Amino acid sequence: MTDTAPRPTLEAVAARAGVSRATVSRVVNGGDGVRDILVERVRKAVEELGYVPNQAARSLVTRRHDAIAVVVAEPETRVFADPFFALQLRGISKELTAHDNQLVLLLTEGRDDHARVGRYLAGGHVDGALVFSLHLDDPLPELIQRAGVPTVFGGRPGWSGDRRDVVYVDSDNRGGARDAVRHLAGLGRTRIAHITGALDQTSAVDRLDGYRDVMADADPRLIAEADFTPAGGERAMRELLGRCPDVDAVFAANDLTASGALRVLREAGRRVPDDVAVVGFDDMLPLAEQTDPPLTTVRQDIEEMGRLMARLLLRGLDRGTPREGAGDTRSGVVLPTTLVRRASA
Amino acid sequence: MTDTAPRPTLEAVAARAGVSRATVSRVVNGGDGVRDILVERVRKAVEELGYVPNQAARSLVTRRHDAIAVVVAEPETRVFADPFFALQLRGISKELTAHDNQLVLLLTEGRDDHARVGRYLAGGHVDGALVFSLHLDDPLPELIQRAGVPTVFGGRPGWSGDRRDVVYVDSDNRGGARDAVRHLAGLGRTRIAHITGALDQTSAVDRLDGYRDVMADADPRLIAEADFTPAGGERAMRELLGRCPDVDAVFAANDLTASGALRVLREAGRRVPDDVAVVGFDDMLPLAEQTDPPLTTVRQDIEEMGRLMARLLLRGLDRGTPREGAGDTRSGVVLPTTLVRRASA
DNA sequence: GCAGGTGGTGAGAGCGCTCTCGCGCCCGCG
DNA sequence: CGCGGGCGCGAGAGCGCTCTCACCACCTGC
Repeated sequence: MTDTAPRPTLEAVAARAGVSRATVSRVVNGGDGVRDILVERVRKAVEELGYVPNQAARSLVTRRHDAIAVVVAEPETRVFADPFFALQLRGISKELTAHDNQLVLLLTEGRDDHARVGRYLAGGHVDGALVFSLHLDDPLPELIQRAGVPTVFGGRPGWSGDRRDVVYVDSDNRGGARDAVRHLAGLGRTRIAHITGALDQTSAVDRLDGYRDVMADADPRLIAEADFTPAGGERAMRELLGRCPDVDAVFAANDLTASGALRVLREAGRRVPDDVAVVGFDDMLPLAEQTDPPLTTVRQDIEEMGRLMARLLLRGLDRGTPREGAGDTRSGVVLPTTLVRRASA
Repeated sequence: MTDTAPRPTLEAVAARAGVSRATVSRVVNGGDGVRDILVERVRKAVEELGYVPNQAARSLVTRRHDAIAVVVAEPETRVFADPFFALQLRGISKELTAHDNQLVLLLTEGRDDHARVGRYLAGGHVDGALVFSLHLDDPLPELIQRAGVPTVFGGRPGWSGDRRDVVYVDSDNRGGARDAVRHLAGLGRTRIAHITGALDQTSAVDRLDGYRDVMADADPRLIAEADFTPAGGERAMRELLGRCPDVDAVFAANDLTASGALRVLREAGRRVPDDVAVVGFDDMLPLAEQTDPPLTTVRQDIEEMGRLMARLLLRGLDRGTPREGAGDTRSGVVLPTTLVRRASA
């Protein structure tokens, strides 16, 4: 672990190029209004000295940081057990990188961390925040909103209904759910059950709503509540089999849940899809491809969600490519989903 | 997206508390050498004004940033397809948070990004870096080392043999592999095969070495090369069955590979574990629990690896709890693994 | 009772950058 | 040939903080 050598300053570059600090600064920041001869000379000096601007000094005066916080509130390990989070992060990273912004990651667990995150964001260390608010009762979004930091949410926050200034990006959970259920209906299934996700999350609520859109007059006993986990899926599937032995299809709120349901179905001697067809949600790989049978599911473009979140935020900050998809700063952007047919339905 | 209000400065707090800037600064940074009466007065003023120090201004003079870069070089999506990365990140995040450091995430893909990362690190925006170098020929580690930023590597870098100043944290891949193979041997298996990982990664090489430690005089045809993917596992397993039909056990380089192997074995009508016992590596959940049969595998404490990396780096920077596990700044730290017995072996 | 600490405080000089301003130069026009 | 107006550049004032240093009590010891 070596110490970093003393880095050359603007002053040094200026001296070497035989110009003033101001001119070097202009060149470094685009070089408008400087004669080509000088631009060239300064560039050369920068090169030779290996000059890199001191971001701290720059931020001090510009009050920008070219840094965005990504806040992932996840008391449970769920987010970590699937690639969802990582993919979104990657989309975000790509977009931020393309616009020369840094990504400051804040992972929170438990209430204690909320204050810390609030303080950090209020502290003006970053220009904006991307926040994943997964739970309806999560105080974090409110807290962040209050910190006065420009924010884009990943997933519809629970309270967005009453606030038109909330910007978020979400998948079309409801539409995707409708597609899944319609697909099952199209297969001739009539006793289509739904295993819900954790209903304190908007995604679970929206998927349930989608199910209801299609199955308006369905037997309410065909709905079993679970929590997005395989174990929850198993439990719910057992319930379902006990309650409605004639069930011939299941739409599970996500692939993990579906995998649990599949296992119970197999144990119960029900053939999939012959006896019971199963559809999941997420298209979580490799899981969805490797269940037995491979899972028909609803795919969402997670990486694109991340990218879009970043783009929206940057645009709100007057960064990013101007007018690209002009005026698209609607408060909520919903990305389409697609049904991926495999063997389970 | 509201604009942030003008924040109070040290000066403002000083005025309100009736002291000098210097005194406020002292209080904000611990309050040593200031009378309790004044400390109290300053604290009150800070509270009332909602003062938060301007990190940019502070960094400008202290030359510290209390920020650590986490560099994840991953051209392939592999890292994103499993929770490995996320868990490690979480461990890192916990440790950094505990010491009030920020986590700047740099994801790279492809050669172009290397220069960008190098520039960023050399730019002195962060105090140190945690780098995941997964490939033997990755130029990134060298590049980073040259940038003169204190660095801890995740996973043994390929070239660490010749450089004693390289600090890294790794799992005991070799020892874990030995345990796995010994376990299979203990089951009375004699034709134990190994499906390797991508051999341009040290973890794959080390696991292969562990296999060889136990199976010194094994039939070389029992070794099939794969790449950590399920598809690779399938391919290798087919090869193996063709080459050595009498194979009675398989140690796969990771769980993904093992899952592919399991599928091929099932198709081939071999019962697991009766005909062929299978052991994986990683204990990747939920996959490992949900294969058919559930996978016996080698677990590594991934979160702890992350935490340890952060701790080592912070300690190297003279931060972190002093003397905690004194003098433990060895160049390489290897974490133990444990065999998790499930049904497949 | 005075030299020599000692512990608490404030004044002030930067850290490296941006940005406003004004000055000089050269152009075009009258 | 003189004068107004750009345009290109440099001087200098900060941004908000830390940290050294000098200063001013007050306290100890001879």
